Amino acid sequence: MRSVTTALQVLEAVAVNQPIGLSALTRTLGLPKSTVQRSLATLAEAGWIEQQAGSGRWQVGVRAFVVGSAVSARGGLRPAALPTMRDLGAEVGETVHLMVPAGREVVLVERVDSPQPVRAVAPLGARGALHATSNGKAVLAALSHEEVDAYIAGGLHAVTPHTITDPDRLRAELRGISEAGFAICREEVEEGVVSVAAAIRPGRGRPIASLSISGPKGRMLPELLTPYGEKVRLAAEAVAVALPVNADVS
Amino acid sequence: MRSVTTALQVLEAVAVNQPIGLSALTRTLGLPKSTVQRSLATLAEAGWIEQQAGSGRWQVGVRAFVVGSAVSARGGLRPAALPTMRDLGAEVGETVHLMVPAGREVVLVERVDSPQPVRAVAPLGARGALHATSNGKAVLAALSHEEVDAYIAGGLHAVTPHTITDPDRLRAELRGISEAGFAICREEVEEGVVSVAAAIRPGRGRPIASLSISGPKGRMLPELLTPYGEKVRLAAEAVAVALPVNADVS
DNA sequence: GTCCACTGGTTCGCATAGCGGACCGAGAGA
DNA sequence: TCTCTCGGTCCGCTATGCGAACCAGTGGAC
Repeated sequence: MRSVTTALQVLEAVAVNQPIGLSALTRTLGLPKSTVQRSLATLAEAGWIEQQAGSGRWQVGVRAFVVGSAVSARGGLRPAALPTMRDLGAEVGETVHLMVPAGREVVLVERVDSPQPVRAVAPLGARGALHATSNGKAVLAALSHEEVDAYIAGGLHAVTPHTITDPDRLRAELRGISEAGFAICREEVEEGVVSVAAAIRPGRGRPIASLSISGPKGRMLPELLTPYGEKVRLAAEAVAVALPVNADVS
Repeated sequence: MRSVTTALQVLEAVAVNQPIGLSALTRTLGLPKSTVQRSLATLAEAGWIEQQAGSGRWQVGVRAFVVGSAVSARGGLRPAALPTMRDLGAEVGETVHLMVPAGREVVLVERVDSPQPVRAVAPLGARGALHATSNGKAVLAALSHEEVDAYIAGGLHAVTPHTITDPDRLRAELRGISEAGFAICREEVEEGVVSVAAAIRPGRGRPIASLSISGPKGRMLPELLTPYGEKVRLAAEAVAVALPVNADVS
């Protein structure tokens, strides 16, 4: 259905460029003005986007948020994970993230904040490459060799100078993660941020999500990473068993 | 654009009924099977929904989450609000909610959890009627009389036995809220939960969002509500001035 | 084993939905 | 005043997507 595809493209373009006008949209999408205009009208009528009062520019509507937030409830993931996340967060005093794999990325769907004044701030919906985040690596390590190869074939771009970009080094790292049961990320996503993560694998099968503890380098000391890793691993397993039986997401 | 409208309906129906099959969808929507099937295929191709591996049932995809989460960033609302929310949460030790008005409801878009073991749990994306939540009442009190009349004309259904359903009582309550600068909700949403809220009004104009403190009745004691109300009011004002200039949402 | 009531998925001719180039009025600079 | 761009609209042609009918697989009930 062509019109649906274009409308979804328009919706996404609006979401990315937040308050944006008709002409700018047509330029970024390379579509005829009237097509975009029609899509906008339809999306607006359905409540997915809204027009700012004064400027006439478009932004995503609240309906999109409501529908999107259904993702984190999917398969009973959030209710199963939140209590564990809170316990974990309270225990270690750092921020706990719940991320879900999506294609070549992981997406942050739930968060329990550290009570500490300094913390790594990542908004819900934030994304990261599979090879460049602790959550991503934890997920990647739980996939088959073929899938890992396919991922690597897609290219390993560097996010920070610490990001792993060498295929062999990544494969070695993934082997280590499989053995240990958790992944460590030292400033590979963001300078000064260290995190440990473990995949959530119902029935030891495909990873449907992952849990991580992240905090500033100054508090995430090297000698703490292994005990923290053990803790996330156990937490991720606890979530996996707490999941409803038919929770085979994806 | 008919096909787009139906596709969006399908998307929404999938989101609401989470893992749902084709036939069930056609029944809930009252649309021909092939139409729904085509919509599903298109939505899936665009990554907005996914099919569970075994059951063949559909659920919303991560892309929907990513696009939807753009709402809370809109107009710089979340970045402006989060620090204040954290300070407020740390100060009073209760859960702080940021909600955005949408039609006849308010929608929860951001949350800072109470560190206490007992807390009111509301998932992001949760909604509440304008007359039956503290956030909703705070927003309602900042609207014009005409808008309030229009809202009341739409009906005031009871959520709990404590919900205000009498138009005159609601109007009186709204006057009180306007004077005090904050709204109180005593178990009108949920039994045992008390909350205080204040609207976020850039330039003292239309409310674009609202902030609330909520907790169990046992901790939200009557003598605390006024000081807490003062605190949310100040916090909401702080957010309003922290907002970027052109943040006229909606 | 044999139904039957389900499921998800596909086909195809017809009408209509929607594509998109051209056009319009309104502001905003120059 | 002229001009550039803005958001928005028109309208004829045609591709698009509608939907009744049709498959094929599945799992109880008897």
